[in-house]
Parts: sequence; C-alpha cells; structure tokens
Amino acid sequence: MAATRTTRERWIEEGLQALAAGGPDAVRVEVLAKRLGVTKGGFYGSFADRDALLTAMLDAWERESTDQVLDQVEREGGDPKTKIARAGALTFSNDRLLPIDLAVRDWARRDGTVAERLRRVDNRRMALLRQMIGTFCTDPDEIEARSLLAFCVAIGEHFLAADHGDRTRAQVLRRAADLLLDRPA
Amino acid sequence: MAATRTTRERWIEEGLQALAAGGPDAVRVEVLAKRLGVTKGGFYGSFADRDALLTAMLDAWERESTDQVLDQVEREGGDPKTKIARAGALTFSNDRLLPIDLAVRDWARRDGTVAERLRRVDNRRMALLRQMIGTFCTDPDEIEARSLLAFCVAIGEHFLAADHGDRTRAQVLRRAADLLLDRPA
DNA sequence: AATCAGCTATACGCTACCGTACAAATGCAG
DNA sequence: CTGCATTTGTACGGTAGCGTATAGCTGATT
Repeated sequence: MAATRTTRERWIEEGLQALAAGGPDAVRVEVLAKRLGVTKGGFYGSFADRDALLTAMLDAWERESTDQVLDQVEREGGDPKTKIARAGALTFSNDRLLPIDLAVRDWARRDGTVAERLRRVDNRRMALLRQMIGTFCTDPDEIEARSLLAFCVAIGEHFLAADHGDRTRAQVLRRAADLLLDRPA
Repeated sequence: MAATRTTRERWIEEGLQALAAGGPDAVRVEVLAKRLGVTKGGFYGSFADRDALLTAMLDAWERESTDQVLDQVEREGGDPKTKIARAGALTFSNDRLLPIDLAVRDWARRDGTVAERLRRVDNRRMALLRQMIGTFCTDPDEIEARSLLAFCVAIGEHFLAADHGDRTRAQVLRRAADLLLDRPA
C-alpha cells in the first residue's frame, strides 16, 4: 500500500482540533482539507462521509482518554493517591485532551450516541475517583458524593466565568480540593 | 404602529429555543421563520442581520437570568437560605432557562463577548452563594471554596454522564449538598 | 523501468443559508 | 372608509458546504 494510513489519522487529528475549537459544527471536510494543505479529494477515500469521520474521531478520543491514560498511569505506578492525581492531570491538565473533552460534553447533550460514549469514559474516571477517595473515607454514600463533587468541579470549573475577588481561580480550587480530600486547611 | 413589537420578541424567543436545542449554530433565520410559520421576509425589519438577533437573545437571557430572578426572590422574601435556594431553583430547575444557560456556557468558551456577559451573570450568582454559605461558615477562603464547589456541581452535573450504581443522581446530589452546606448526613 | 494502488486536484450538481428588493396583504388611526 | 406603516411572501444573487466523478500524479513493489 502506498501511504494509506498516515492520512486517515491526520484527518482525524485535524477533526479533533476543529471539534475542540468550534464544536462538531466546525468539523467541515473542506475546512480540514485546507488546513491540511490539500483538497477534499482524498477524504472520501478514507471515509464514507463526514459522519464516518465524526465516528472515527470519537473512537480515537475514547481510546485516548481511557485505555491510553489508564495504561500510562499503571505503567508509572505509585500509591493510589499519586496514581489518581496523575490520571486527572493526564486528562484535565492536558492542553490537547481537555478542550476536546469539553466539546464532547456539550455535544453529548444533543446526541445520544455521543452521550453513550461519554458515559463509558466518565464511568471509568468515576471508578478511579471512588478508589482514591475510598482511601480516607469509609461511608460509601459519602465516597460517591465526594467523587461526584470532585468530578463536577474538574469539569464545571471550565464552564464557569465568575471571579473570586483577590483570589485566583487556582487558589480557590486548591482550597476546594483540600475540602474534598479531607486535607486540613 | 401596526404590530411591530410582538414579532421581534417572538424571533428572540424562538432563537433562544434553537440555541438551547442546538447551540448558536442552530440559530438560523430561515429555520426560525419556518418554525414561526412565516418566511424570513419580515426578519430584517426587526433585526439588521443574524448577528443582531444573537445579541438581542443574549440581552434577553442576561436580563431574565439576573434581574428578573433576583427581583422575584426579593419579592417573595424569606430567610437567606430560603432565598438562595429559590434563586437556584429559578435558574437550575427551570426547564426553560437551564438549557439556555448550558448552551451559553459552551458558547462563551469560544466567544469573548459572550464570556463577558456570562461573567456578569455568574458573579451575581456567586455573590448569592457566598451570602448563603456565609450564614454557617466564617473563614472567607472556605466560603469561596464551598461556593465554587456548589456552583460547579450545579453546572457540571449536566455535563457529566457517569452512573452511580444503585443510587440515583438525585440521591448523590442530595448527599453532596449535605456536605457542602454542613448538614449532618 | 513498468505497474498499480491510492492520494490529489478539479469540476460538477445539489442543498442550505444569508441578505436584498419589491410588491402584495394587513391592520390600525383618523 | 381611506391612508399609511409594517409585515409578509416571493424572487434573486451570492457563499459555503457535501458528496461524486474523473483524470493526473506518486511512490512502493517487482
């Protein structure tokens, strides 16, 4: 084969960038082509249509945000708190994955199949959070509540525009994490 | 004048519904016209262009989610906890306002002027939260952290797809609220 | 070097929109 | 009832995007 697989991945990657920057409506074949420095001619050799690209993008995103992150966490080892902290950092402090993640979340509100994928991803992340919070908290209901709070703040933070007076957002977040993780102020 | 003002508001309302259902890209003049049972002919009598409608929609949303909610809360009175709870309910349990709110949040990530409006709205809501949490918490840093947590969970909840085993989302949220508001389990 | 799969450019038809122009309908003021 | 302002329908030109067809190019295999 000549050079099949390089380009298919480049369409997906460029599509994910467009998704992150402008939502699913911004994923336009001709725009991606221009950004890749080609015309859309070859696109339909790799994908049946625009929808097939969107599906492939979601496949790539799902794989990258679960297995890939979890594999890396396991490989690097460490105690539970360290591991979960690293898993969080790999997703929510990742300049590449975070904007895609947020875009997918909004997309999921309008598309059932996207919501289904997001559910799979979020369930794996919640499992990690439960595990981490379970290291210092015994009541299962409270573990669940704290995990939800932690997840919601990790996501919701980016959808919130409020100021905090003298404090920076990062300072307030640090204090919030202290509360959730039962660390003394 | 014949019937100028009735229709302008109907365009805005239909636009907000479209925004809630499909994001800003779904606000299309010809689509709204069809849904209103007219053609787009009259649209350009009320609005210079599509962008003017988007601005008017944001004006209406901003007014409705701040002054209007706060006025109603003040009118009905009650102690601080009751008032803030009602303010929250008027926004986040409002089948009309909530989807618009979420759509605006995603929009704000991509548009500076929208982000600026959201900032104004969120700051007023945060002020309410601080006030409520200040009734039982004295450390200002902790008030800020708890307020942020509360706000993030109110928003983030809707961008999260995770399950909770036997529990319902509502049950977990109740327990999370207990934690944030220092209510014993 | 010849071959051939697979990318690339170009051109086409089609649809959905935007914004404009203008004539017809409509409904209120006097 | 008449006149006038405003809305409405229709038609138009223009842009952007999808998906198809097809011919040209390119680089790996033989």
